[in-house]
Amino acid sequence: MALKDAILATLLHGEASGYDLAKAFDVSTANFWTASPQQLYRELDRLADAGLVHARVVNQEKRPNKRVFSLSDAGRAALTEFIATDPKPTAIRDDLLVQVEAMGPGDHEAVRGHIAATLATSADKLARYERRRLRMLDGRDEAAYLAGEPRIGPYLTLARGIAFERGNIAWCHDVLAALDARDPAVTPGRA
Amino acid sequence: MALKDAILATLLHGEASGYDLAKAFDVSTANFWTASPQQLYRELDRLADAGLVHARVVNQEKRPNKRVFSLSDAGRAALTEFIATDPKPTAIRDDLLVQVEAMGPGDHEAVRGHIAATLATSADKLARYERRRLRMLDGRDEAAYLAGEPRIGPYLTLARGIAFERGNIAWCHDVLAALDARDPAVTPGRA
DNA sequence: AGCCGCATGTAACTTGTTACATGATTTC
DNA sequence: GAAATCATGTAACAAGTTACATGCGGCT
Repeated sequence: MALKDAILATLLHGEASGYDLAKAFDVSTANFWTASPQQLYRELDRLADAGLVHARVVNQEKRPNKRVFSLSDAGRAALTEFIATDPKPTAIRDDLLVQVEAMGPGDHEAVRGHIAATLATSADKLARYERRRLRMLDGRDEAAYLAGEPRIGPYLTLARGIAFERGNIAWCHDVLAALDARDPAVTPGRA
Repeated sequence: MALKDAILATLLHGEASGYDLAKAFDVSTANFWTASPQQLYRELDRLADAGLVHARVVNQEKRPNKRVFSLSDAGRAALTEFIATDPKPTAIRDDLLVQVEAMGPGDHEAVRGHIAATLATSADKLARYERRRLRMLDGRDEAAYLAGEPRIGPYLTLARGIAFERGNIAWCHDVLAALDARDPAVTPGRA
């Protein structure tokens, strides 16, 4: 039910097309809410029907036309209402952790590969998040930012994403170390 | 699709009823995979049909009869196959973060309450996880444990859960501090 | 010539959630 | 005497995934 609210929250940054939202969900909202483009298109239709967002068509010449959505007053009210309700506990679904949980000695090599790949994408994400944080701070220190900005939510959720990715990276290193201690130097290339 | 594998992984600890699994998912598997009892019952039927688990009925006198499930060889093989596939990226859905993202000054009090409640349950979880960790280590240090145990997965996923909850708690404190800096001492009871 | 980005959508299917129903036993 | 625990299940609905389809413009 809260996909609705995640979309409304993302629209607080300003009007956006379904395509724009899909990108936003991919790079930033994904920290705390995952959704595919198809979900967004479907949900946007519903939100427009329910009057929680305004939809307006923008005709473009060199690009396909697009529908641009923005928050309505009713949408803002729905968000406020949602914020007042008790949040459901965090739901996580993580293939990699299932794989680690279940692995036996024979699976170590496969898992090592998955961990290495995850490490790389986490490091990427972290770098992007940190760049975004610096852009937000814009020279101020954190205290000044938090005191001065009208909306501090985006900074706080970003901080959580940064901590999460750091934790992820540290954990990946730990797992690799544990596997190395178990099966020393199985991979070629080291003397 | 990996609910299947999360169940199979959980059954590596030994045979269990649907009810047992629901509890296990609630207290430990929930770190990396969330599932309701109803999902488990449905999926267990499918797994039994597909031959990935054995089901056997245990008649009890003072309690309702139960169906107890255990991994079959086919189930073990399915897990190995799953471990060899590329994991999908972590999916998170977190109401509280959506609320923080979207909050305006008027919502600060409500969010403060949600954060305080989350802080309490996270602290509880963390305490349970740390107790479980000590029970696993059973006096050994981590290096000895990782070198000696046949299956190190459960320890590693638990370590991730511990780090995650610690991160959560730290973040909750940060958010409370940010809110306090904004709206100092709104709540009564302090001089 | 072929791929990537923009931009949306339909349809079929699989998962996940919620509400309800049952009923004995043990604990407060 | 009420509530929690044990133990399962049905059914209806909501949400999420996957595959497919379209078509132009810009880049290499």
